[in-house]
Amino acid sequence: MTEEKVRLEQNSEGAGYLPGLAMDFVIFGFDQYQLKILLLEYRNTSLFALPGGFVKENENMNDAARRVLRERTGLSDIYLDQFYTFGDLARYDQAPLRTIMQAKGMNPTDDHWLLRRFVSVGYYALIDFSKAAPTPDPLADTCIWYTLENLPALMLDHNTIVHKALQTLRADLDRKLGGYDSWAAPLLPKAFTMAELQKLYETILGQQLRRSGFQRKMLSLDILERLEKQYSGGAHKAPYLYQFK
Amino acid sequence: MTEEKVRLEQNSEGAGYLPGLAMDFVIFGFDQYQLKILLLEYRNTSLFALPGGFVKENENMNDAARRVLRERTGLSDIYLDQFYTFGDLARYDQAPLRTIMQAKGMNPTDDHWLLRRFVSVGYYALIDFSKAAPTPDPLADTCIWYTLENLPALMLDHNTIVHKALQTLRADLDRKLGGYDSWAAPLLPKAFTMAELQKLYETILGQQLRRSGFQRKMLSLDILERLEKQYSGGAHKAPYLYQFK
DNA sequence: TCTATATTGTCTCATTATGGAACAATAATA
DNA sequence: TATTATTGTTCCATAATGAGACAATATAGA
Repeated sequence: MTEEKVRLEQNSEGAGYLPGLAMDFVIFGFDQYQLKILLLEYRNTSLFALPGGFVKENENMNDAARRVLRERTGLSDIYLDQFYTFGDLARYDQAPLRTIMQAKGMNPTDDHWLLRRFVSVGYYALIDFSKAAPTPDPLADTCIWYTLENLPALMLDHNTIVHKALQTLRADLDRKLGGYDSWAAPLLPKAFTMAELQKLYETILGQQLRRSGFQRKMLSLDILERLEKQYSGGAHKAPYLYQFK
Repeated sequence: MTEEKVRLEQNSEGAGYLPGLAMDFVIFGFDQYQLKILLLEYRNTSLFALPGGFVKENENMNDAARRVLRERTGLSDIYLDQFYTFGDLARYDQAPLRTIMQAKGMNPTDDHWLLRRFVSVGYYALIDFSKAAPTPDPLADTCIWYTLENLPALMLDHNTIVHKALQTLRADLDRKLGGYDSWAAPLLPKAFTMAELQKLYETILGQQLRRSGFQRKMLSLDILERLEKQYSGGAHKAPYLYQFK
């Protein structure tokens, strides 16, 4: 048992954290033309969960979210959006977390703070798949990428949380087309082709887009800078590379 | 001091409620061609606040929201949307609530649960101005409508909450045009003219819309039913009345 | 009674956006 | 050197939108 785990078991009152309040993270990355998210896995339990965390007593909640995200991914300056807060009673199920803690050799009392009812604030993040260093938290064994279309059953209401995050991301995609420059930047290499950008949109939206229309719209938004150098590698005309302005 | 207030003072641990978690409500109504929201006023303190509430230990958070809304307005079956959760440390300011409690003749200890740090979940609601029966909570003296453009300074971060609620409502207006039938129903009389509907949109969006285009779009959405009878009262051609399908 | 007035419902036309396809250009491959 | 796949661009038909014109008409006032 690591020192951190000992600290967790002994800190049965959750001292230092706001009680009853958790955060859950849907951390999106883009790799091999697929959307992936980070999941925690608990060995010997066949349980999976979203990365999560708690808010310290002297900490802004949104700062706490950035802190936890840094702990799980090693990354700062991340696109992060708070999308919904989950407060159903059905969330209150001691069984899975008790299983996890027991698999770790811990033996929590019934009123251990981790086993109490939590309301959880959902955040979604867009991060650079290649730069992330996924790191499990003290209770988890691994923190690894899972393809979105192929998720395992998750603890509690975490599948619902993922669903709502994706819904929000899709809606934001439309609205942020106009305003934001570069929400997509962390999901793509620094220089990318129009086809790659289109594939990203198609993957997030879950539907095909028309090539000529996509190119026309993207160029008209005036958020892309066309680079001199060109990609090469395919048996066809070389596409331009772009980066966000 | 009412019985309820006594209960509040004695319940210095907030027994029965989830600790540290509050809800704040931006309750919109439409009257005299103006958007209005409900505010609580605390006599002898010149303090104003959004209606708020807490979640019971055995209650879904969204159910709690509907309960509180019913307590403040007398209404059920209300359009209600959870839009953001506010968790900054700057929210944690004992001064205003202490002032309020003292003005009520209460003398809370420093660690009274109402004086602790709260994270607050923001909801906005759209309700029928004419049917609402605004009712203050046990600590407030009045609960009354204020025109949105003319709000007083509010407690803590409540002005920010109002701002964000309006932002969300405006964004939802566009997206829900397509999907929803009748989010606007509670803000209008059962039968209304196209001009009234347009004025509602203009008031929420804070900008003028073109008359012919508005009519064209609304009719094309196929959400309105044109009634036989016509409005009369103005020195001009009588407009049709509509209701939501 | 008759005219003036304000507002309505609809139509028109120019402009802009979108869907869907065609076309020449071209880097690697065979 | 010809082939192939994919690119950047153009084209045109269709749809959506902006801005205004116009007749219709319920009341007010002459």
